[in-house]
Amino acid sequence: MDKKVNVLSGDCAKKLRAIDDTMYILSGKWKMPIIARLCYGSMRYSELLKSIAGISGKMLSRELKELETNNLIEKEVWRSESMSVRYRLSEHGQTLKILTDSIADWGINHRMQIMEKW
Amino acid sequence: MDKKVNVLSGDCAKKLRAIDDTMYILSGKWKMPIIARLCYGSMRYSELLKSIAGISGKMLSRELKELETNNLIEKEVWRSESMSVRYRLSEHGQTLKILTDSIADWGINHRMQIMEKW
DNA sequence: CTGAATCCTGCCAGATACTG
DNA sequence: CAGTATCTGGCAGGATTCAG
Repeated sequence: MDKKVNVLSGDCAKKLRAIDDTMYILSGKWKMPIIARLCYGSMRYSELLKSIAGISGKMLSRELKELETNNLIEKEVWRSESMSVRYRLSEHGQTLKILTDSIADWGINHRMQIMEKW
Repeated sequence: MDKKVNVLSGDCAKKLRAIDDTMYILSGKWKMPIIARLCYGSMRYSELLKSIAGISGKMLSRELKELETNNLIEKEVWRSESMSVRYRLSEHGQTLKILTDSIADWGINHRMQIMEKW
């Protein structure tokens, strides 16, 4: 009667899909570094460019655009004599703070584990 | 006296580094899908291969090797008439369960947010 | 300053064949 | 079954230039 339970059925499949969803949104080399910084407040394009070591202008604008498309960040344009654009987490994007905290916590814990070995 | 506080100094830098650490370990297209499955128990190479849509044998073994190098998973080899290898989360790798839960939760929540728009 | 467009390159990863 | 080796095309992403 009871068919052997597949370890990957039921709730599990839902979780796997959810993880795929998240990773799809956050995939790419620079999404997390960008988001992590915006967790602390809005930043200008040039500030992000300076802050994120190694990123190119092309990649920064590409990734920002994707994040904006997914409603995770918002941009605000100021036109004075020289243009200024600020990026910030959207209301929905604020939910990423919890996630980045989890990720950061794991990183800190992992680093401690590594240290103990030496 | 009080220098203007840089939004990206202090604890913040620590968090940014921690996120970089985590993402470095978990970077790559297939790390999370693999880990997510191993959260539910050990699996054979061929089971993972079937379970993860789109992954090639080369990538699977490569990513498994990296995860093993980072002490997140362990492999167990059985030699009967035909070889069998099972992969499981290591003790330290178990800490990834919490992280994957956070990631899955965010994915579920995000999907709901998207739905509401329509 | 904030990008978009173009060109160019390395390496990522798929396909295939082979091994223990 | 559980991988490795080799070969190859495509594309991610860097550098540079142009535009608003």
